[in-house]
Amino acid sequence: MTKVLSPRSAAKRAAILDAAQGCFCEQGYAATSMDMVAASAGVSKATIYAHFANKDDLFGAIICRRCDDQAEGLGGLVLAAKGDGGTALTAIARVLMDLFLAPEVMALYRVVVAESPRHPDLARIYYEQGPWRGKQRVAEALAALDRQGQLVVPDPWQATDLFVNMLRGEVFHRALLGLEPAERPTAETTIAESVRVMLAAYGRPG
Amino acid sequence: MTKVLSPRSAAKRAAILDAAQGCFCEQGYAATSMDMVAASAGVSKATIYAHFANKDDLFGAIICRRCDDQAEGLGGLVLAAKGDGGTALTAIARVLMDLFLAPEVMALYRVVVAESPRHPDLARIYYEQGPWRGKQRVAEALAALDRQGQLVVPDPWQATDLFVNMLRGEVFHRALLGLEPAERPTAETTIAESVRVMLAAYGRPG
DNA sequence: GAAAAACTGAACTGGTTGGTTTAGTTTAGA
DNA sequence: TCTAAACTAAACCAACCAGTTCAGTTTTTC
Repeated sequence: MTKVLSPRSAAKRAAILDAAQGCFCEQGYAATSMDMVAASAGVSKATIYAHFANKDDLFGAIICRRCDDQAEGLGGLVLAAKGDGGTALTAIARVLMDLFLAPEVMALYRVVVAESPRHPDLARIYYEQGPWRGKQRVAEALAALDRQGQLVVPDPWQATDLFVNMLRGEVFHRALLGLEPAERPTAETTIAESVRVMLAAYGRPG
Repeated sequence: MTKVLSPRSAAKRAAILDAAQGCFCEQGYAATSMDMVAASAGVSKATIYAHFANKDDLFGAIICRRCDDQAEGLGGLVLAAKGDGGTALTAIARVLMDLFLAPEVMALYRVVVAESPRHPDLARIYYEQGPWRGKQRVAEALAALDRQGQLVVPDPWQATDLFVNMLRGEVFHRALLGLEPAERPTAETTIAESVRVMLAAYGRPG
């Protein structure tokens, strides 16, 4: 699949991707010029066009790379799901919350959302390889907790949807829009109350 | 406050705002040119600059207008909160879900999210006058249901945060990225399960 | 150490950008 | 009907855009 590149070529390519991701996230897709990317990467513009067909292609490469990275980091989710229901849910919630609030993840998310009308194929790849895959891991964890008798989750996919999005509340939303965090709720209170609600709805009766 | 405008002037101004909102939502902020807005509004470019100082100012005016509109439409929220807990929550959920999935609301949301790093003041206005005010209405409704003994909600603000965001799950997310809706969950199953979870966590004991 | 591949910097297209200005036309209000 | 405000179309500006080309340099590979 992946073409074999000479060391120099690979390094340049990575530098271009890093620089482009930074520019796109800071300035937005349309407002980023290829000259800016070239300058930021310390590379000539001709080199960029030797590696990528055009601006769109470069954008796509950034998203694909991010998805590959993310796939690895998500392994911790299933591992976190140990112990009784409350302990497991809290551990999962912490991993997810850290992911959601990571500045680089959020910055790329902003760009993908913004460009999704013009780049529907990239939006699809991003969603399927990123959020959707992450949610599947969570659903697997909930299903496992159900099998272990820690929780009662007849529809893990639906429960996952609610759980994950409870965590993307006020705290996430303010960060997404760049507002300073509110006093309440905090990430911690959101995690605690989300877990409490989940236990009330999906906990073992009694 | 609002300057008195001659009929023609007011009509032109509205046409410009309509056209600009359409262009910004379709093309994105940076990719929209003032010439496009002028052509789309059927107005000369000079007229745009007679009404708005520059592109940023025009963007700000669009957001302010949207916030004013939204403030009225949100009145239905408190009205919906009647009957027993489940009935009231379901009614609120439906109003919110319709709002979240409205294409024009989502399109503007995409642009505001995308531009928030470059327009932090507009992002703040949008959030405070839009989502935040909406959530306050929901919180008032939950507090009222608590007072009526229909629910037990010691912290209505926190409960609102979870409830509102449970509704912005898979269905909302896919629509935001322009993907076709999944078979499951649907808007209806999301509403039903969100209400069920809310009742489990905040319902009257017994 | 020579051939091949990768990179550079700069110039160059053809087009667009936000914003201004001009000279002339349409409309509103008294 | 007459004046003042609002509008138009078009030209204009300096800057910037994606993408290409090219002669010359550096690095890799065998």
